[in-house]
Amino acid sequence: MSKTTSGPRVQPVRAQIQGTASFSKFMTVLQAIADEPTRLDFAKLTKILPYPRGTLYRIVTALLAEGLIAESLENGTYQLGHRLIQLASRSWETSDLRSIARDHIEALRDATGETVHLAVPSGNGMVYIDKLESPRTVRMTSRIGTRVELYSTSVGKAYLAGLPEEECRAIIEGMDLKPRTRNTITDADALYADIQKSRAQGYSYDNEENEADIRCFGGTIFDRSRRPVGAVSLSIPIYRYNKELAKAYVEKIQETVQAISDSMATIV
Amino acid sequence: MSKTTSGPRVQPVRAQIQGTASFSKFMTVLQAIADEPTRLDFAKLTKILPYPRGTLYRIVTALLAEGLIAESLENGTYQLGHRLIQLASRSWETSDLRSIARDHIEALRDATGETVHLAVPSGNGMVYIDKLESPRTVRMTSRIGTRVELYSTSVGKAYLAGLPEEECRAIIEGMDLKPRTRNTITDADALYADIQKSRAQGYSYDNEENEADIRCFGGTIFDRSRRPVGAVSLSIPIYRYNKELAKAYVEKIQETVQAISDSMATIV
DNA sequence: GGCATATTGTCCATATTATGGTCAATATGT
DNA sequence: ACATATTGACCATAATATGGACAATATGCC
Repeated sequence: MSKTTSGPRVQPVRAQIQGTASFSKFMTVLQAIADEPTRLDFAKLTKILPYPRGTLYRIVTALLAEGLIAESLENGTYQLGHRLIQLASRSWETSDLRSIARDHIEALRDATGETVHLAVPSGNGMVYIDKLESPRTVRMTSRIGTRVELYSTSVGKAYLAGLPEEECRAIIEGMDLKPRTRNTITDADALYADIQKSRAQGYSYDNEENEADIRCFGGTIFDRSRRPVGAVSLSIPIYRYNKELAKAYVEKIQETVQAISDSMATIV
Repeated sequence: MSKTTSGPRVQPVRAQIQGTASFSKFMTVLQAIADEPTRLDFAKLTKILPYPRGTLYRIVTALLAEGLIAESLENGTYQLGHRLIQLASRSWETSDLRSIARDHIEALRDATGETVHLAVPSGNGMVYIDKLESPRTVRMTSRIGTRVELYSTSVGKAYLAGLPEEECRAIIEGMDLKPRTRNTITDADALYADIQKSRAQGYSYDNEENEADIRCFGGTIFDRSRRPVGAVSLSIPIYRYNKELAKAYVEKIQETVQAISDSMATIV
């Protein structure tokens, strides 16, 4: 509701837990600065965020003081601060799932020679928390920390397929299915059918739905109680793709996610 | 004032800007979780933080909801969340200093064959924002995002040497000089003398003061107005160290930081 | 297994905090 | 140099966070 005039994608402030409304605002501002590819100055922030000047000014000042954002060299614009890098790098190193999965996805990369991603759900998307490049060094427009859509990626669809059916259905209903390529599934029913198929098959498939010229297979990682907690994907450039290879790769992914899920269950 | 009984190092909440007190508390809790090497459960958090249960519970719940922290596999304990990785991923690529410095420190690494760090001031220390390993793959206990002390590292001392004398002196007065190795300078006057020498020489030197068996040289990066904004260091294992080499390395560092400072001045 | 004790999660009146309109100072554009 | 836009500061008021108290649940002990 009530978006400002020219403002693009500003996520609505969610304030379920009472007593945290103010904090949500701070995070919304931080996220807005993180999301914007071009540097923002204060004027632009007032345009894309629904807060009055005084409020926003105070929030920005606090974020600066905490080191979460910093002033750029181009004066008057803001970028993320080093405090955030410090926190993120520690998060990266101490992540349970990532450390458990490391050996397994490395084996998968070595066995296939293709790029492997490890992703976890975050907000309304998936975030890559690890990536191993194909030794054949085909560039992909991903990096660790990238947030991708649930509906257009194999990791997203693998995660959805791992959820209880009603929960999955509910999430799909709430989605805004923006086409990312000409193959992106933009119809909710078609997507739901695709997820059902993924669940039945035991893997998900992205046929150039997120990025042109790249096909992916995905597998779901479950915790001990069979809640999906992440996903692994294998990305194959179409020119290297063929049916027999695909079949072998799918099996390897399934082994990989099974092994990761098992490790998680036994560790606790 | 009023710390809880057994609580160790909890940074005092600074609330200079009015209207941000609550946010400071949230950040203090997040930092406490980040700082503790062993996973914390709720009970331990109540012990090391000066907030009452209800308050802390609400803060932790909000941090969980925002994805800044997550529950570990060991039940009931918390770790940093993946949202942090997602937030920082863009900053990583857009950091001005890092992108400007990249080529220069790469050249330094290639010329010397030793490990190079790029650091910026953050809080009361320096944070590594880039690192290039020696091709000889000598392990070092550093990583990007690590925060190191001003007084025991070459990057820290290089930064201090770049500050105006009074400012430098004031910072040193406020320091708690904890020994990190047997060589760490723990006397404020001795440290000040060392910084003076560094300033005169045009480089800083860490003689196993931060880490045993590692010697470092550091150089200061200045912005256009000659404020120090960062530092570059070269780390040399003692068994590879010798006087002639050192002399050549120092010159190369000085060239490197000069080149980076020049680039920054021309770009803005 | 059952009682006692510790811990976790929830609620709500109150005190504290954030809010956002206003205004002065400064920067920007013409 | 003047007009206009933007920034930074203030403060009465409204909204929020606080933290004690209590219920529900888990844990330890005999």
